[in-house]
Amino acid sequence: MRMTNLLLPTERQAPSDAEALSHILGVRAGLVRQLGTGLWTWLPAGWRSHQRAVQIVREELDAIGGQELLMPLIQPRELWRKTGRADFDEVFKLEDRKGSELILAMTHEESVTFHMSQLVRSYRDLPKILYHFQTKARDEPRPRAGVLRTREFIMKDSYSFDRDAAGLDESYAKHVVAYDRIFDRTGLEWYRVESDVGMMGGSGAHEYMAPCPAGENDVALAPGYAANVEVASADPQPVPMPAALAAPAEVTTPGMATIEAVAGHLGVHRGALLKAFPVVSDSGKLVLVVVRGDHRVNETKLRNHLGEGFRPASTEEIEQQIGPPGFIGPVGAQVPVLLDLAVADGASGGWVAGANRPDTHLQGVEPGRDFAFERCDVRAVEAGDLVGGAAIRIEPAIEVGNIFKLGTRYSEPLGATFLDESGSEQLIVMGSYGIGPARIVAAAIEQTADEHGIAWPRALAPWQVHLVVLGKPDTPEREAAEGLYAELVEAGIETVYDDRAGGAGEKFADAELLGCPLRLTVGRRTLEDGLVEAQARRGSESLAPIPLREGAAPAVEALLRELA
RNA sequence: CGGGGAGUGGCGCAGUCUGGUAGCGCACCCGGCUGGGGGCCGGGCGGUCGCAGGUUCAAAUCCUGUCUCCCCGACCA
Repeated sequence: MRMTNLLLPTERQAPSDAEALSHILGVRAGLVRQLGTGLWTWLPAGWRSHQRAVQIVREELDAIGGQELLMPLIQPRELWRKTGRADFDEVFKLEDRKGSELILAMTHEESVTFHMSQLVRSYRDLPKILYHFQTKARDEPRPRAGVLRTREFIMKDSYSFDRDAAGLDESYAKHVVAYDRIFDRTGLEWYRVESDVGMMGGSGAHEYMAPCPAGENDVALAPGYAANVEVASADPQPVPMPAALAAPAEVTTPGMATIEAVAGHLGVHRGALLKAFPVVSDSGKLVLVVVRGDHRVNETKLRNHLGEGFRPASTEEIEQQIGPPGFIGPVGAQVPVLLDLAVADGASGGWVAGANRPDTHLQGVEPGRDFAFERCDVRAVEAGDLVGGAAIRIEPAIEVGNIFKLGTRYSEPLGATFLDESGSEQLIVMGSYGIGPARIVAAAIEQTADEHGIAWPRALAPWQVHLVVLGKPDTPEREAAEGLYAELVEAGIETVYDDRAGGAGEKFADAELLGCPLRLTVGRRTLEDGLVEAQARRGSESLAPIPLREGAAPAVEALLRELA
């Protein structure tokens, strides 16, 4: 591709409102442009990278027997009523000229299940894996960070259809294989992490996470362990228990309504206290959640344990049903107590907890002896907690893919059934599996960029070679560059050719901003010796120059292989 | 939805407080020089100052309303 023909609007300055690196560089390198909040156009260079991600995904899904199809973006709203998702805030609703109610699909479980409910009759029709690349429309509450979270984006979603849970396990395992290969091939740093199955009842889920600063999720990582912090579990760091406060007694703590104040007053570690967090579940039950004073409640884990949503109790509810806010605790509380796993029984020294009376705490508190409780893991893990003896670290990451065992969540309301060998009707067991190519591209930018710009992994680069010519028209440099460009194109090497009239600095800066793996420079300096300079985008050392005389394409191909 | 910020040529910004002919850098166009890291000289094009209404002799500037965009949080199959 000649740059004189290419729409590649590079910018020296970052857009003033951009924050995330992928946003800044995506715009500066001329990959994407914004049309509105969460609405982005992919310009030619960016679209090439996007398509490269798409093609990798396609090849690996085909390899596990997936079949590509295409379902509509616009769908009848009635279909979504059957699954209870028609009224979701995220769903764009619209009407046609006749007033028929339609929606823009935010995903395609409904439509694919609808079809399969008609097309699958027998166990002989199963299993199947279907997938497509299609625009998803979501009325996001807050789009952000360029193409990272948008209101309209292309997603690869695949769906598996099996006769039973064992079949689903197999389809799921196939997707694990395909996804692992996909993300290996992209060249990203990635982790497959355990993830929340949510309230929709799924029996298993993983997310594929690409660590980078702009990530919206946090992952807990340790050797051999990776989990979304929403579900991560780890052994807590030990806390020094105050032996001096082992004897049960009341302590006066006037006005000390915070963990910090009480711990400071008593001269103990915050972790020696019990933090009481009263919540009211959606069904109206008041529960006192108790974690170590230096720990925080993990809302996802708590919600999953409760089996329903919840909200923090109001001040009134706390005062009326437990005690004065700031001084509440499990001892003597007239509500169920949910005690976090990290609070060990009979810890030497005993715990400090609110006494449910003003300006008063209790020391020497021992779970079981002093209060009844239900034990569960509800705390948020923290960096330094141990998994298998190793300390975890917590990193922000982009979710680039997920895999989810749906079960019969959709086949049941949509009546997707089949007849088994005995002629009895069974529900199809489903899985759903997503990948966001745009996020793969954004993650690659985030993970590889340096102070000069993007440094694509080869698999995602819009072009493999960035050919720069230095020299005015009608010079030997131009002539040599034209010849080389023609040869590279002929050899099938994807090349962007900077044939513009600009100066060297400008061209080199743009090449580094765009980030193609290999830069070739035709200039007077080496052309006199019949050579073309080669420079890898990553690393600063110049590569051996390439002789032009005998044809350069094989040498360029060899260089590219080395860069891989 | 709550909090904060911003809308002035393609991009980045000044001007707004204190009303008086809309500016700067980059980019772009023309001519020339230069020709290996965003170079130099000269000459140009380009803006209903987000939109609507109001105040005023006069509004980018003051008032009211409204739209859009960004950031943080809530939210995120």
